[in-house]
Amino acid sequence: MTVRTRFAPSPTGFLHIGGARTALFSWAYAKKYSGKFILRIEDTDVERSTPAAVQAILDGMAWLGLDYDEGPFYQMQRMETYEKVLQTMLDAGTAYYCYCSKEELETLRETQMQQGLKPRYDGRWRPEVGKTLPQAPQDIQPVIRFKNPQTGMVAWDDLVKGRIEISNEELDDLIVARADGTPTYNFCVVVDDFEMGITQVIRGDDHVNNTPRQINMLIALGAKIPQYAHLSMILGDDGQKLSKRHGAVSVMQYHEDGYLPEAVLNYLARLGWSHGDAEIFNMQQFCEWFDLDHITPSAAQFNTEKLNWLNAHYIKEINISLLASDIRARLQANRIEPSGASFLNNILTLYRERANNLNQLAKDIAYFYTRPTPSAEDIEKYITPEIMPAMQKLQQLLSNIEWTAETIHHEISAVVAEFSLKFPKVAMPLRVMITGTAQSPSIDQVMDLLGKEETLARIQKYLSVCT
RNA sequence: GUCCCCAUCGUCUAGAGGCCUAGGACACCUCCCUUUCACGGAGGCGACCGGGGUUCGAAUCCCCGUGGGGACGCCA
Repeated sequence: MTVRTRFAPSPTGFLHIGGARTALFSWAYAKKYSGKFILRIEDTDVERSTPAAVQAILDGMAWLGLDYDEGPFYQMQRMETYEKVLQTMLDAGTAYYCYCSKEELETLRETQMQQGLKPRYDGRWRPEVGKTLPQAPQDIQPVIRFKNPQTGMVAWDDLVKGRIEISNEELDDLIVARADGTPTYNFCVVVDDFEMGITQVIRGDDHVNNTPRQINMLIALGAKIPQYAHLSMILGDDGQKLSKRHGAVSVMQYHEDGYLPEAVLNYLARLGWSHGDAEIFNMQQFCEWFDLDHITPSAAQFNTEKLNWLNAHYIKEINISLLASDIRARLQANRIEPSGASFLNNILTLYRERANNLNQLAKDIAYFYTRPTPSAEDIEKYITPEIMPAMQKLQQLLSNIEWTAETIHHEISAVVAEFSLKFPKVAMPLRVMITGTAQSPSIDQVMDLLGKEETLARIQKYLSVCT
């Protein structure tokens, strides 16, 4: 049987890191077994679902490169199917109308909670042989409830958590259709997973409690039960649960924050899953290695430091022209127009070794395109009056050479020797004058790249001021 | 409250009874490299939640605690 997995987000917000990992694992599982990965948008909550959120999810998946074989299917466009199944269940007696009002249910819940009981529907409208149902009130639009078995046990072998058994006594008759006739989540999931032939349901473990209900409905429909794999949640950097007001950010935020999708993907893959000691691997390797046996059942805390490390790795590894086009966009966002493709490539070749963030990288190389303003502290610390004679001499020597990193280095060394200085004594002021900061790659290489004219002009600026 | 899940270095994890005086990675510390900052290289610090069993032998299996999390919607 071919593997069919799905990712089924509800479009009530952006694609966050937890959802992205769920999607990644489902995607990888399908890829590993040459199966199909299906995208299904669960938009039955009309109140909270928005087209913008749908787009955000699509964008997030596209950025990560998580492509789907079928879909996106929208549940709101499948109403006819749900209604048909609902009618079948009503006819078969596995579902029934319930005329309880919301208020009635609310008081029921409250009393049960007060008595220390698990709040659940008491089955007052549940038809039973030999039981007389109350008179249906005229003013209430009924909901439809699923007639859950009252005895026995539901069990499944969770691919992540192992065997889970839940007594049917813990379950109640859940609402499958609202008073307005629209079907609810648990019901739609069941119908869709069944009809779409999903073989492995890989989802967040906040759904383990829904699983027994869904299995019971699947049984009632005579469907084959898929395998379930419940992924534990991802906690924030501080160990706290991710929520809208705390830490939960869109995966696209990582793009904005200067991360490569390769890094995010590799990081996410390694969060809750492992392959021995493997830390760095691409998606092709991941798909080959991926399995459900090596997923940790416990929650994982997000660690930005490690993401940064992976980001640094991929900034070094990625194809230079891909890197250049990304950095070009970031420079332009800062109103810097990078001239000359090969110039940018050369700069990046020099700088990518030391970067772990694309925004920082773009910022660090900005001085190649626009003259920098060093901080007052750096000027005071490095561009001292005592060093000026040496700088004067260097400027003079540099203006007469053929411009290469080697020749530049040679002249700096000459000045260092002539004035009996240490190399950094000359290199540091140069660095500040040229790059605007006290940190950069080898200054001779920087000068070489910047070009003779511009370099000499930047040095001259300080010589003029001080003389 | 009831039910369910989880528990190895600060963090992500390896570990499916002996290979474990518990391995790797991030972070941290030291040293090396060095033209500053990084990168890189070499070391170091650092964990099996507690208590009972089972067993010749337990991080691994069982039970009980404890701690954390989740679910109990006409949300998904």
